[in-house]
Amino acid sequence: MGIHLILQNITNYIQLDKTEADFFVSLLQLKTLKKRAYLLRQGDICRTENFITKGCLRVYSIDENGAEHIVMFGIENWWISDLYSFLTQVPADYFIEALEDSEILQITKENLERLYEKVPKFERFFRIILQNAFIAQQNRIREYLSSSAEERYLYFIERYPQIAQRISQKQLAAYLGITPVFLSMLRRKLVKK
Amino acid sequence: MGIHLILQNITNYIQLDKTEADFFVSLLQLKTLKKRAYLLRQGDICRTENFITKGCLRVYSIDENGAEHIVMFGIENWWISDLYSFLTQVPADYFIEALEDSEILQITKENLERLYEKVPKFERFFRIILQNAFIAQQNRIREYLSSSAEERYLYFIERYPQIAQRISQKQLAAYLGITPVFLSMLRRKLVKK
DNA sequence: TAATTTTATTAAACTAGTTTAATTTTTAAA
DNA sequence: TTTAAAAATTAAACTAGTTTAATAAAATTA
Repeated sequence: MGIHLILQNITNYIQLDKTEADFFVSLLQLKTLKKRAYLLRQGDICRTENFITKGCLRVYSIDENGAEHIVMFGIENWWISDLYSFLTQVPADYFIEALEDSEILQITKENLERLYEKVPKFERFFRIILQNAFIAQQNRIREYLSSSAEERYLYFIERYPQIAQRISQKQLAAYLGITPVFLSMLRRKLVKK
Repeated sequence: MGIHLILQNITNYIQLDKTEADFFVSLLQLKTLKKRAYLLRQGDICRTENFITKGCLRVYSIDENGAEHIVMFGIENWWISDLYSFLTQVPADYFIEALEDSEILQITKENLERLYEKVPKFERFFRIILQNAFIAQQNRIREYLSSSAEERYLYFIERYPQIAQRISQKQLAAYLGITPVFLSMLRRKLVKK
């Protein structure tokens, strides 16, 4: 099930023959996470790149005042990690926590290097993953510079309806950069219209 | 002068022998820009990666209301481009404009591919450039989620004093995501203290 | 050097978003 | 199945940041 999903995800970008696909699959490890379990903690080194086959997770940091700020959510068919920590093997800035019981397929940095050597076109695949992460961030910065909280909320539920339905308003507020109280007010105002 | 600067920038990350350095330099083109000239416009395809040897530039977009939002500044010794447009050769989302008379060294996408073939370690160098751009963006998102305009202003002038001195307050406000009026008020308040 | 345009300052009225606190609803645990 | 804990709602007082407009200062251009 999960294997099928990850292969389909990859073949959106690169073509694999049976041998290549089998070799790739042999490098993967399945991990299950209970709700509230951590895949990564701030200060740990992010040793794997992770593909979600089931569940929902969040990537967040905690600031000096103890407030949580969510930089991304991930659901089925998404890749999730602290990309910078993974690429450079420095301690992570972020926590990654399961918001539901989840299942992920993991590939370690070492196995990824072996994969690049044997099947170089995977370099292309992971470069595309990095580029997509980059552009998603760039769009988010632009959104912050140009949109109100209401506009950002409406954009999020339009763009990611399947995530919006699964997460609590508290989590969504921490993603949007507003208080849960204000999000509740926004929603009431929008419903009234 | 400029050649020396770019080689020094690169050898911070990878070692080059004379032949490799010479080949790299042979692929570069010098471009001079008068103040207010554009290196790139929204909708153009970003065909070069650009290293600044003199001057100061800004990368910005214009939203539906006509407001300008600056995503980065660049000065001597920095690389500047619309990285996503360059990598994928799709139309750019951003304008890149000289804020002072400037000089840049350019390498086209085609020449970069030739360089990767002849001197593969440059792949490493440009991957690091992409990673650094990625983390800078990530930090900026976190800053937005967790800091007030005053904190962001103080952080900017501490982190980039050499840029803060060269740009107008109007430009800095468009970077911080506040109005020039409010930036002026902040500064007065801070001076009084 | 004067004239024009752009940038910065100040003030006052306004709006978006926060804080605190009390109450209700939902979820999780025993 | 009840109890406890966490999340969501509401209201009121507050604060950070915007808007508009007038004036001053600085930078460009003729």
